[in-house]
Amino acid sequence: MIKDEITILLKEAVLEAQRRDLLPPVTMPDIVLERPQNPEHGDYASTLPLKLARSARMNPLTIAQNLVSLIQLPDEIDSIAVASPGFINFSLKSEWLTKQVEGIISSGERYGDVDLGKGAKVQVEFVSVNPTGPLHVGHGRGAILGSTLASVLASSGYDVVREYYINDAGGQMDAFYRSLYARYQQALGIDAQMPSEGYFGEYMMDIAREIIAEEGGKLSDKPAELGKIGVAKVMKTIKSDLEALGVSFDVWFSENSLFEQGQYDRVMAFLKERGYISEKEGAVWFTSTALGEDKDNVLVRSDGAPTYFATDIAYHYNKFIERGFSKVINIWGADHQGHVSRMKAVVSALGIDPGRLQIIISQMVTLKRGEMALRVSKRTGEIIILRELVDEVGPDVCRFFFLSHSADSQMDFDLELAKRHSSDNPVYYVQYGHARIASILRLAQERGIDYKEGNVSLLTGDSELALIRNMLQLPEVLELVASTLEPHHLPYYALDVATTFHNFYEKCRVISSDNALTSARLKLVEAAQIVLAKTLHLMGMTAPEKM
RNA sequence: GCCCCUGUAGCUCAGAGGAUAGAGCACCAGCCUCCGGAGCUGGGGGCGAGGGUUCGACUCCCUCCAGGGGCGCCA
Repeated sequence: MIKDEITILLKEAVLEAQRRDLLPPVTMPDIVLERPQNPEHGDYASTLPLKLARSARMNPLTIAQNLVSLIQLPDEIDSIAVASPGFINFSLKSEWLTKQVEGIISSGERYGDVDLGKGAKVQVEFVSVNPTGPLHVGHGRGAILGSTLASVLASSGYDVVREYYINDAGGQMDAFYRSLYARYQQALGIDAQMPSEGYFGEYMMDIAREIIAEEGGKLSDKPAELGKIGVAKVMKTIKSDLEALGVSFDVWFSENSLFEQGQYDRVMAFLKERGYISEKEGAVWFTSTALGEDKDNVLVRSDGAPTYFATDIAYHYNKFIERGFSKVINIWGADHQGHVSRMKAVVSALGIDPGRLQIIISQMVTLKRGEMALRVSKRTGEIIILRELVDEVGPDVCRFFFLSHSADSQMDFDLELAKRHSSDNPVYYVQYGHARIASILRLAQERGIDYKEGNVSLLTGDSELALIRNMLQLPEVLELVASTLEPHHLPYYALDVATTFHNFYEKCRVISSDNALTSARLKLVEAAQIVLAKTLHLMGMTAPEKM
């Protein structure tokens, strides 16, 4: 990337300045290159002189001038300018810019990929809702976040595994089994009491009725088998809801398997050996206080049942030690926030750098229909099902909307607004850009225009160069998203590219009587299509040829 | 009481310690003999409050105010 080359130039200039005594031997600050907001300030700007000024005890402008005088202009760069109070601004040469169009076309769908990960194995675990009911909109947010992050990481040189952890053990499952059993009995006309901690949603009755339709009443004396069938049905619904959103997984990992495969016993023995386990009040505890936590946590209840925390420890033991992921990314809802620090504590107790476990907390989603707020609760049955939302506004709108908010911010999703603006929507703005391009390329094909020999150096207009500059940012955006794990930059970038394209379209006629210019612009248009499609696909959205 | 997240335009949200804080929607005014008007151009309007660090703070630190979430032998 050109950005990296400029960084190297600056670094070398500092070292050279120090060799020539133009700069005292102070330590090198981090060299950050910025994209100036004002195009008059060039393509990249560095504040390195300002950062050096204090420790070097020199005027930043003098430092800037000294550094610039030591840099030999490479081919890509048109000019390097010093600006007060101490900026160094780099402008790219338009010949170099236009040449990049060819590079984008030859890279195709792989354009923008960067090798940040260098093949490192990384796991993204997301959704992981226990199979007790359908997904609600909050889960949808996590699903979109996780699947997009996984795509970006895969394009950034990581070996990515997308994983769903099925909580098919523990107390919540018990409540589910007992609720289903009660509903089943009731549907058969037998008087049965729902457990007070049970699942009262309508869908439980649907499942019971469905099972009766398929199996009849023969499961009345086989609650275990009934439960199994119920879970399978819920999982099937969950999978299809996720598919409707364009979300898929490589691994569906069962919590139960941690007991069957022995990870649970192994990790408990491991922790005991290291002295992290204590017993009090009839229960087994993880002594997280020894690792700086506020309090200890129960691993095995006094009735002998392991907690969710205990199996999660076994699961992370499996992730890091048995499967050897160098990085594990978990996406959790805001209600799991309290689980973060003790999980990190556990990981370090396992002898693993807790920095290798990255947990993204996605904040709550509240749904509104106009002024009416809708509460989301699975237990009481007042649930806004993800599927309803997807069916109502479509997966693309859903994905774009969720993605354009940072995970840290709470969201209000106004269904009414989403539908009302459905045709006047940033999603369509971006997709329309892609469809417009497709239509231009179709026309070119119909007219039999072969633009392979087009000369891109004819692309000298402001709007043409602006579009190229914009397209060249894709690898930087990927790097940003992969390193910060903040996919919300993608939709904003997509919007940006679409805007510069629409602007170009307005100013420049692509297919005209000027054959040479037509060929050159068709190349530009094809490159723009590649960039828009790639960005949309990273977000898990479609790039329509027609709308 | 303690911990986490948030407070930026009328609304929904971006903003990587730097130069004149951005986008979409809404509102107002313009733009079609020609490749898709789901488009383009222009306009009005904003960093919760107060301190601090810094050459420079929406950004980092502290206090306060406001909203959301968490502090289980639930998951």
